[in-house]
Amino acid sequence: MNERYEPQVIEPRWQSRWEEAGLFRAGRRPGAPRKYLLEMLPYPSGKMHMGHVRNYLIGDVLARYHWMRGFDVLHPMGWDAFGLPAENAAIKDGVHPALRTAENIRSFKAEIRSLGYCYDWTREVNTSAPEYYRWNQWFFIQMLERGLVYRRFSRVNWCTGCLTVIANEQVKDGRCERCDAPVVDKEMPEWAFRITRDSQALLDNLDTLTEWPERITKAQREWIGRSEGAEAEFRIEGLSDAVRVFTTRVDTIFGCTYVVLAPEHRLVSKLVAPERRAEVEAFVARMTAMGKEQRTGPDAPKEGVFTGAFALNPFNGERVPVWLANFVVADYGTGAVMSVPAHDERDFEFARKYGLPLRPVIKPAGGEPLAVADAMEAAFTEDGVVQDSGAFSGKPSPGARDAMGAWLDEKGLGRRTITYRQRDWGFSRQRYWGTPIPIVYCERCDPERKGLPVPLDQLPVVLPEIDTQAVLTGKGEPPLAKVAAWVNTTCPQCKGPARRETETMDTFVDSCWYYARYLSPHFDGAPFEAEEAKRWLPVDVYVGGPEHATMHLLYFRFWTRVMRELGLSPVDEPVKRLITQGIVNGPDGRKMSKRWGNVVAPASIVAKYGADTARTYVMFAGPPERDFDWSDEQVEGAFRFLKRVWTLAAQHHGTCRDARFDGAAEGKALEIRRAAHKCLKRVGEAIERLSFNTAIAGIMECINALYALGTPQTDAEKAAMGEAMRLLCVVLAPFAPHLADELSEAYGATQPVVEQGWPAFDPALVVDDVIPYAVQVNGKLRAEVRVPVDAAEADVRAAAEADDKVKAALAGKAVRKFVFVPKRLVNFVVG
RNA sequence: GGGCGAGUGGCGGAACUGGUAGACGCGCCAGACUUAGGAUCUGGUACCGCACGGUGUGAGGGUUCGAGUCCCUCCUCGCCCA
Repeated sequence: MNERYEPQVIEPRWQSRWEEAGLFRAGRRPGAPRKYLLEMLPYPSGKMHMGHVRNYLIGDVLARYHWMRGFDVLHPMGWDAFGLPAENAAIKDGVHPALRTAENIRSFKAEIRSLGYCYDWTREVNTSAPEYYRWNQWFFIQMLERGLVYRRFSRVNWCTGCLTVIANEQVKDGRCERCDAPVVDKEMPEWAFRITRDSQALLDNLDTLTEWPERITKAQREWIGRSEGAEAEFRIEGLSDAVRVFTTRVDTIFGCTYVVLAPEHRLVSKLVAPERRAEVEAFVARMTAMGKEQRTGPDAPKEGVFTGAFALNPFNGERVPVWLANFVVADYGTGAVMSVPAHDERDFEFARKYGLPLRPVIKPAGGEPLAVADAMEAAFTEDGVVQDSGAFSGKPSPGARDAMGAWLDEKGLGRRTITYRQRDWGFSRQRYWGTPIPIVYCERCDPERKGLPVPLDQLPVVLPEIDTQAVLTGKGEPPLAKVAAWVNTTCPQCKGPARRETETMDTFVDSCWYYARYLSPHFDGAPFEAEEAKRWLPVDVYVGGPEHATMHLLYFRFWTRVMRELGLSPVDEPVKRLITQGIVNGPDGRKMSKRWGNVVAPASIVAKYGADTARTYVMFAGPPERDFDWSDEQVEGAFRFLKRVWTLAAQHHGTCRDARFDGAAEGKALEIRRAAHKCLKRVGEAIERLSFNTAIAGIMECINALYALGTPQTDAEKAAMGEAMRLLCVVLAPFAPHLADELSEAYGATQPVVEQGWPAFDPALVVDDVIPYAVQVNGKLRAEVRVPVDAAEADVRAAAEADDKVKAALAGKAVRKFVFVPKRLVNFVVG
């Protein structure tokens, strides 16, 4: 055996050997229990960063471990290949996104390989391939037929310079990031998924996701934002129309002193008083010109304007003024609110600013009555007892809400409602590098421009070849609109001339169901085969960043429900257990970024120390969900550890490789066996708990113990050492798989470690026969006594009392109580 | 502003259901082997103290024979949402 540890030599060799043997191909153990381990698929940027390394490592360690445990494991990888970065790069330098993406995938994949991940590459998926995105189109049409896709008008950020829609994050202070022209709100038609149909189900099902981090389920709960409230009709004085307001606090309605509408509310132009019209129109124009971030953001001052109109409170007929304000938005609730400044902070602020009156109608339960309106310094927003509210006075808030809601129902002036903060998912994008939406517009068959679905047998609608520089300019209409030969098509109904939809789908569509495509990546009869879904779903463990808490992970859950409705999948939740990994920061504690010059490239670590060191360090650095700062010294430490393993194996190779001994181990041989079996137990348990850092610590302890035990002399010692080395290969395999296989082979294995299985530890070897007991007097540590494992309480007590220090501490005092914790400690309580 | 998470040696972190706080690693100190080492091995390393001993898990209080762990009040930092 080579004296030196040379990862650069052994790693590539094992990578090809694993691949040639097809060791990690899912489905090759048909009768075995299955495990589906998945990591969020990456956008293939050119180079991997440490976040990727860590993400995939968590899944990889689990995959290798489960292969060793005898499972049939599915551990796939693919590419979230559509999306903005490649298209933006193309706008800059004219390289076609498909070309750039293909290049990126090649180099990214090579890097993944060099880290020794055990993926089943026969199932690789690329979302930008027509064979994949045709199923996005297929789903779209299925969902269209079921009313889960629709077209709506919605406000978007419109750049007045580029004449195109831009994303929220491209808006900087109301201006376009790219051309610095002002960004305005614009009403545009867009396609949306009716995810809100399932808001309640998505909420209810969170209770079943017991193996998800609570912070994620909580974030989803808040994102869905269910609130129970009521709608009440305020008639407009002098008109036949009524404004419907939404409120969660109908119990405060007698305190309503004005009503506020969103500037876009449909009744605005109808109800505005002639003498106020000019001012109101100016206000509305100013609000619509502002981006929504800017208008409703946290720093936006409350602004409003009086319309000159009055509304009538349905409960008491009181006449209250109607205002418009920036903070009321048209697409939440009813786009109109009743204002109760005495009991709502925002209303309070607004009322003080514009000199509107306050009227307290809630008394703190059991507390002091509220100060008179003019003296209030802040709104009282909690529940209490309703007062000055006609027949409802004296009721506590919750009861009042029920009674008032019922009253509205009965009189036909409103109703109790449940609203959700969650909106439908607008998914059309004015982009080229995405899935074409399979719709055509025919003036003859579809005069209302609702859109006609492309027949299923004409799918996929493939992205056209383009002259990159002419089409991807970042300006003007959607890129696909510029490709006349593609846009102009024939109507599926009348065969006359028609035009294609030129928008493409949000890339979140791609990541909604890729996990199921891995089951049948080459199947062309459906997105995937139902039989395979029965075998493999749900995903057992899904690993990814917590930043996807509310978008991807909600869309993904919604889509899973739809797939079940379509009869494709048996599950209504995609993932049993979710792990959200922490961030790898730079050595300076700041986020790794070019700007700070603190980026550590995985490739450089692999080149210098090898993949096994990179893997061991990243897993040793801390628990998976926690952030950590990169440390070059700790990397050295991991490398030193692997070298120690190598050196130990090399030292004993000649003497212990073939040593066999049948008798019972004792003395040093027993110590060697104990160290190895304890390690085996500890590492297995730690991996099950996802405590990878302590698993590695356990292996380090074992190595230290074996060094300390010195050179084996007797046959028994040599045999024990040989066994220990073979067990070390087992526990090392998930973390440092190349090293593990190399050493395992050197110690006589004829097959790779994954095929050897994970042996059971010997229970007799993991318990010591003498145990140290801590001896406390009144809870303070006074001594430690060593007694046999099976010693009874009385024996331990006797041993403790025999200790000099304990004697001194007990001298002259009466023992009132004696606490005995088996195998741990005893405590004398003295008076 | 709201929500969530976290505060343990010089540093990263251990401590499973309340039971010897600081495993393991880094760094540092000392020694060994060496022409030499920033290689390797061995030992030490929470704090105060020569020692006996005492003090210690962000601060303060509580429950308990016993609290890093459970309860209450407060402080600081991080992330997410607004």
